[in-house]
Amino acid sequence: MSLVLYDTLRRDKVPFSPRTEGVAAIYVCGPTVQSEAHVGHGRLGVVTDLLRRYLAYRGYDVTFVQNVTDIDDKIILRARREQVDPAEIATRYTRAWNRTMEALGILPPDIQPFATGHLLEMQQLIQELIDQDKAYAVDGDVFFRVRSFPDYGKLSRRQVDDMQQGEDVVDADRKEDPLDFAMWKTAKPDEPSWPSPWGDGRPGWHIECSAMAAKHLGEGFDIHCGGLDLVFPHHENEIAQHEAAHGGTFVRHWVHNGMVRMGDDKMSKSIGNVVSLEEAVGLWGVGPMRLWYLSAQHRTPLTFETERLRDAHSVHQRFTTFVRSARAAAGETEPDATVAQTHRDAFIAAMDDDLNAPAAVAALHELVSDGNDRLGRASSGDATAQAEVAGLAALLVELGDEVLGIGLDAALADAAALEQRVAPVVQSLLESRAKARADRDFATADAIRDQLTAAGIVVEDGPSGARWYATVQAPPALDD
RNA sequence: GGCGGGGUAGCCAAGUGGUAAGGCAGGGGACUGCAAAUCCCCCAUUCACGGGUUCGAUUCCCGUCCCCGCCUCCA
Repeated sequence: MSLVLYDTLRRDKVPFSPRTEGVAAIYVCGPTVQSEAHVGHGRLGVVTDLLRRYLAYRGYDVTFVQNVTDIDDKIILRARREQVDPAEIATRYTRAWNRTMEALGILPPDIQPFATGHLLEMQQLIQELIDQDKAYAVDGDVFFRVRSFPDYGKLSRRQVDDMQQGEDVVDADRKEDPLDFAMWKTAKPDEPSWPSPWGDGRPGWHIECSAMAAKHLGEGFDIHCGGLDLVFPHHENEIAQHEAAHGGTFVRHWVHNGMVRMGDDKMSKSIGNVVSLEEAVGLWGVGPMRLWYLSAQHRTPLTFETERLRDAHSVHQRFTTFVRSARAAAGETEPDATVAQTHRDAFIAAMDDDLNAPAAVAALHELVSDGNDRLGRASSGDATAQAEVAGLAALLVELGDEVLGIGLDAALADAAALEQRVAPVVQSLLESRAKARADRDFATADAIRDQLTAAGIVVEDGPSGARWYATVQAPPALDD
């Protein structure tokens, strides 16, 4: 059994076959740092993080590169509006991006290259294309000659001849062909620019990824990720630039994530229906947010709505509740992984199939059901059940945290810290409550319990007295 | 118009040529003083619609309808 990935270029699931056995080199198209990340960006983050974590879990030596586009029209525009330097905008939102991704539990890239740090590499690539007559300079602009690259359109399955739009072609007067796209743009007044053989200017968008990916990962690296909306023209152009210049294969596998929707529309800055990712994570918590992202296969659309986040919150609650109960019931018993093995197999089978996260989460649900079933016996001291329950809980945390990144252990640790702080108060309240219950004064007992519940403390009465704990996530805001 | 993805129970969502995972919500029961947590049971004879291939299709093919994405910046 091994990993199969859907490859956009081949339009099919194909076995993951890295350039070098056991090594995975991944490049992800990162943000244009012009504003804060929204929930749609988070999906890219979680999907690529999942891919990366899973490959690492399966023993691959992973190198993960995600670029930052720090020079672009929109950055310049924003800078102008705020009357600051474009670099300041770029720095501000790069920091914001990194902070938000960290909050979402996304592992930082091994390398985070910046476009403005790779001007030479880009210019070199452009020059090679000019030398090969596959690009041409006009008044300080340099365009890629699309019809010089016979494979153009292979990623997005477009026929060059079907593509003439005619209408809103930028720089139509200077292009040989409306399809040609800019790799270098001549400097305009009051815009950042860099010297080049074709005059001062700045790079086009597509060239940076071709140049930076090849620089940091080399020829024919393993996986290139990005949003489905980048397939054309961005990724198509990346391929054209690289392969026209060097021949060979730019990338072995193309993995694209589907869009996040708000109602029936794509969540997008240009539509203006974006939800701040940082706020969403703050409101729902990492675990529930990620479980929501993982509730649909990564290529299908996913709708952002309260109901779905609430579902994810319930799932997270169920997982942490099981781990807590299992640990309490098992005590120091050595875990037995035998029972857990079948669930691990199911999880891996699901993930091996193009990262089928919904099926993988389903496997964890079955693990939890299996564990809950043994909880009673474990609590009564059945050593076999205790060992099995401990094994199941350990596996749940291993897969949930290491691979899915849903922060089970961290959530429990947060709760434990809170519990420690409030323990004296809670204990004394529970003693009063126990007295009240002994006197069958249930009104008082229930009032105390309600008070604790309101404070986020769950009280559960059992045969051996009351057990209590802090809820692991802030309760989600209910807007109904 | 071109290219691509999709239409599965109240909702979300897997999946397979042989008669539908999982979750959420809901109903019933056990446990509880009542709860909570947990357990047991129930909850799509049916997979947009119409044809076709097949012993048999939700799964393959053709057509129709609807939704979404890309074709301009976009994760």
